Amino acid sequence: MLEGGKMIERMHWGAQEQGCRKGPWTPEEDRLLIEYVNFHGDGRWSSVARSAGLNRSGKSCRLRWVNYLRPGLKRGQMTPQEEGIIVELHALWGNKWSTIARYLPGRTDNEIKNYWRTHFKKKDKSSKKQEKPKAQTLKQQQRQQEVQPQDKESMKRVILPQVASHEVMKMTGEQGRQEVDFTYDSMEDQCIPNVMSPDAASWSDHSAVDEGFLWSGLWLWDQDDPYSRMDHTCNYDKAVNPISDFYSGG
DNA sequence: AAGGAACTCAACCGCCGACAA
DNA sequence: GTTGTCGGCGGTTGAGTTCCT
Repeated sequence: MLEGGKMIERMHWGAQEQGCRKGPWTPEEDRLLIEYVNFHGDGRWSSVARSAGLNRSGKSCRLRWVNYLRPGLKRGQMTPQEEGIIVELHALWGNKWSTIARYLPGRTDNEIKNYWRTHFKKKDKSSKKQEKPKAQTLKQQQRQQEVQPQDKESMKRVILPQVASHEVMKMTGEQGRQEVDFTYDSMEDQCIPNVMSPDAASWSDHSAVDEGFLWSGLWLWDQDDPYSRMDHTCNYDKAVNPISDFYSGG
C-alpha cells in the first residue's frame, strides 16, 4: 500500500506539481486566486489552479486560501480567551488542530498549531528541564504570564459554559460579540444557530441535560464578521461534540 | 555593532479517507 | 471490488525576524 499509495499520490498531486511554482506567494498570485475564488467559489482546487492561470498545485492554492486569503481571518495576537480555549480543547482532543480551529472563528488550524508549538511546547519543555533559563526565556515566560487571565472567574465565564444540553449548544461572548445558541436537530444531525439577547434567561430553559451530550465549549463569534458566521453554519452542520467524542474514544 | 540563538509563521510534505468511475 | 482523483489533516521545514550576549 505504501508504494501504491505513494504512487497514486505522486500521480495526482505530483502530476500537477511538475513545473509548479513553490515558495512564497506573490501579490499577483494572491490576486488571481482571490478573483477566481470570489467568482467561482472555492473547492475543486485542482481546477482552480488550472483555470485561474496559477502555476501552483491545487494543494498549494487551497492552503493559501484557507490559511491566508480567506475572508474573516483574524490576524495578530491570540487573546487570553482564545489561548484558554486552545488549552481546554487540546486537553480534550490532543493535536486535532482543525477540530480546535472550528471553535476559534477566524483562526486557522495552521495558526493554532504554530501557536501551540511556540507557546505551549516551549512551556512544557522549560518546565520539564528546569535548567537555569536564559534571560530571554525568562522574559518570554513573563510575557506569557501577563496574558494569562488574572481573573479566574472571567476565564471561566469565557471558557466554560460547563453544561449544555443536547438541545442547546451555547455560544457566549463578550462586548461587541453576540450570544448565540445552537439548537441541535438530532433528526438532521445539524446545529441551527439562534440569536438571543445576552440577558436572555432562556439559557436555563434548555435544562434537559443528557449526559451523553454534555460538553463544554465556546465560540467567540464576531458579529462584524459575516464570513465567520457562514463558516459556523458550515462547520456546525456536522457539529462536533467534544464530550461525546471523548467518551466514545473518537 | 556583530554574531549567534531563539522565535515566528507561511508553506511544503506525506498520509488518509471519501467518493466516483 | 478496484483504481484513480481529490480534499483535508497533522507534522515538519526553513527563511526572515527579533532578542540576547
